[in-house]
Amino acid sequence: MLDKSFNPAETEARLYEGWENSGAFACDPTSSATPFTIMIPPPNVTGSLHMGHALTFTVQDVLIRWRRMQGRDALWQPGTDHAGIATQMVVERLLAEQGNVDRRVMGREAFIDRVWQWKAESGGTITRQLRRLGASLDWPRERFTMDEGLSAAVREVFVTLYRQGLIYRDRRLVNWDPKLQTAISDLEVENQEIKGSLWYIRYPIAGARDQFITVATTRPETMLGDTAVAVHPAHPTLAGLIGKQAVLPLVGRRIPIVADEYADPAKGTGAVKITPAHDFNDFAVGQRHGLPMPSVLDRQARVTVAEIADVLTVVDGVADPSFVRGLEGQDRFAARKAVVAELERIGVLEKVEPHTHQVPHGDRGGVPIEPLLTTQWYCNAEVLAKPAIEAVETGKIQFVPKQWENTFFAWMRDIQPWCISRQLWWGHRIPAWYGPDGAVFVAFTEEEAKAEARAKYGNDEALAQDDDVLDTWFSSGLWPFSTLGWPQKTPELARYYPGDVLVTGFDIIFFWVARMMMQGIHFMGEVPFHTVYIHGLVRDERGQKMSKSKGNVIDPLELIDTYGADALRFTICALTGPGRDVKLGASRVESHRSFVTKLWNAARFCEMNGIKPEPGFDPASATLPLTRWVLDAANAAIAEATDALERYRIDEYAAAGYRFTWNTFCDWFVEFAKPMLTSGDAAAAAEVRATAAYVLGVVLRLLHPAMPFVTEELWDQFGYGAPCSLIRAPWPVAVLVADGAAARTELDWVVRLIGEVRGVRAEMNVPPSARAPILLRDAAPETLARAGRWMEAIRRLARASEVTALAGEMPRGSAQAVLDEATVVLPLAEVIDLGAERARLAKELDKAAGEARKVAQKLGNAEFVRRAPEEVVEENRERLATAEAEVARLEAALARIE
RNA sequence: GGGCGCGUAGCUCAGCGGGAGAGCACCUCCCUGACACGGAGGGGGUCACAGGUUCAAUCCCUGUCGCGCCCACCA
Repeated sequence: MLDKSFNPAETEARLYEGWENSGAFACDPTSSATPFTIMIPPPNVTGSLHMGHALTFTVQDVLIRWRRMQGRDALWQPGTDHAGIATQMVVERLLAEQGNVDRRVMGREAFIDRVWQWKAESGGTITRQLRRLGASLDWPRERFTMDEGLSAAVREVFVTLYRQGLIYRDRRLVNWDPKLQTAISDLEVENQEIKGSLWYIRYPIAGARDQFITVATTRPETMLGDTAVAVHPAHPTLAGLIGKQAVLPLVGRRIPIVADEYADPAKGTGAVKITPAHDFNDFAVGQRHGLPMPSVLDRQARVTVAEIADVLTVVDGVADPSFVRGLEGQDRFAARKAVVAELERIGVLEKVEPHTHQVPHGDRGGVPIEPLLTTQWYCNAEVLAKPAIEAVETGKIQFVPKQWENTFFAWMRDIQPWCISRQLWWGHRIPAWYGPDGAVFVAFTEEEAKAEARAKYGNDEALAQDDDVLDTWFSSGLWPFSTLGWPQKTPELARYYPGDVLVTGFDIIFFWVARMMMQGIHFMGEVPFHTVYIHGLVRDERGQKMSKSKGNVIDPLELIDTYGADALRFTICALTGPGRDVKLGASRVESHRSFVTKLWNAARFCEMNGIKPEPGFDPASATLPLTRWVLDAANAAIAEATDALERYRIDEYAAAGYRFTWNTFCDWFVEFAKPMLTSGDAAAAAEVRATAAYVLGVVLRLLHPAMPFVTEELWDQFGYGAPCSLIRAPWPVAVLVADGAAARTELDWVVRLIGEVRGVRAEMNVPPSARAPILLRDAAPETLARAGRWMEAIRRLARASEVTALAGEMPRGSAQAVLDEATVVLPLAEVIDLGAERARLAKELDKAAGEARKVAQKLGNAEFVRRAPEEVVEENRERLATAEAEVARLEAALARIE
């Protein structure tokens, strides 16, 4: 016996365990079935399930469950990402809270041990939570990006790319995060709009009393490192100064005024100060003009004067070395204040203007980035990007929705060298060793590096391994093949690479998707997946981005606790439109829980009426219009749902399942079935029961990918299969239905008749308790026959006492409605208000006449008839005929009143 | 500055060349033998605005306005 209501909390845990323990999630490398592979975007080990996860993993689980039911050998590869910076920050914060010493005091090895320890204790949170969602991941295959095997893949890739010249060291400006004290890649920089100031500073011209050139800057503190002023060669007033020298205030250095087209005459003052070591553009100018590039900020963005110490000069009223030396060790923002005050004091500050501009910030540390001149490891992304671009151009990889291809192309075609080294401890340590003379030995192991060094030096020299680790995305880019055992040639690698579809949000197209494509193609010779499905972001109900500071974060686990995982999943499915964000709140989940309940209650109805699966039942043997009709409608729903899933329209899939279950199966089929189940016709009742059981089975299978728990529970309790077998039950396919069209016509008529009668009664305020006969005027014999066949159902659903042909004149005080060739007459003399009935009919007539007029006008247009396709013209002729007939019958009905 | 997306019923959205749709909310009626997390009925929209293409435009094109996002050299 089914419980009165569905209990998600109890059911979900039990069923999930049942699936997992029975190996229902496992792929089978020995199977002859076609594989279907989805690689999970590995969540951070530090993570806990948030709404974005709920969205992406629900979509993936729907796809994987659907394909699994279709008989594909489904692999949904689980795992987590070591998430270098994020994890290191979490553990550092934890250590600080526990009163431990700083990691630098603790030492590298001890710190890394602590991170591993932390991972062992807390790293399983996200995978436990994924189980709550119902995600059918192949857990025994779970991988971690710092596993031995995946680390071997990282070394293999690094060494190979190095030997191919695609990884190299370079000294240039990088985005430096002064808070985390590491280099970061361009992608980890986020611009934020900052309300700052623009300071105009006069740089005196050397040897020319009272002459100066004014530069404008948002960062006065970096002027300590200025080594030139640039002016556009064609600048109308300033070009004459080119070739002269300016005296750098405060420092006293003589710096050249150079001609460079980078200086835009329209911006600032037209003259721009050049600080090569602290600005990307200035660096380029510096290179073009062979300028010195002194760094005046250190790795914590504090002033350091070491590199300008020897140029500090006293210039009366303009430069004072002791002031500059006094800045040593000051934070850049404190130094800014001090510099501005000093400039003002010595009288070279021309003016200050408020200035709003975009300032790059580190996405993790949250502080402004400092361009810093350092040596880092780079990957030549340009070379790797070419085949990836080509793969998308030729359609080997397709983005869904397609518009994301533009975004992808725009970035890939202008890709910059990828800085892959990070000054962190948690991550894959770079497999490079340095000899005493600074020579680099890149090798798979230290032993190999030593061997190379021995060959070079002729004796054993002490080697020091590079201190840096690799960008986390370097290893996650290998995910589609490293998780399958590469660089070993495993059967899994041969079978499950390339994957089928990658599901993710647009925010990591560059970070991850593009890198997987580049590295996958380079090392596997084949694209890592054929489809990239990009979904939106989860926002709150009002469309606001969820954030802790706004306090509008919704916890998916709380929603699961309150409404059940199925309700949450179905809500997500229903709301996931292509290229659209998902606006989600508790009320939406609550309203979708009703659907779970509805399904449960429909099943209870079946159970109470002795409906249970009949394995021998052949749908093609159905003889009744009702059973044929519902089987035919199920066919259509299966086709719709399957087609929607093939197009990645999860919302349309959900809607198709919802409509069929609620509006067809519950609203009409069950209602029509009720009288038949208790009528004397045992054969008919048996056929209805068998069909109902069959269709309920279709519904459960159709909805299973979206609502795995409630469907599995019903499947099991009804005995459609062994416990926990729905997950691998075959996806429904259309069955042969004899004369489906005839059944459709018949049921369609009954539904419309009931609808007309209900509508008239409601509008006329006929009390539901009042039962009146339904009289059919001018009805064709076939119509009357139908009415007879469906008498019981019509009586129940339209609250009628009987349905018969109208013999003779219409009873006085009847309400009327037009249905095809017939007029439906409802004799309700006692309750009806004739004035109201007249008004109601007049309104109906107005509508029909309006329609007729509109279509007639269209058909009256000779151009339309001549140029529109024949079938469109024909369709309109039919519409006109129907509308005119309805007008005639409504006019007649109106005339009969009194 | 460049690019992308979106403006359709009170809300969230679907439809994207030939009859304006769904869910929720709202109003009325109903505890009818699965379900009040239910049933029945109903109101509600110059499909942002202005031009253009077409026999026909919510749908295609151009422009305007509004909202959101991404990218870009911090003068």
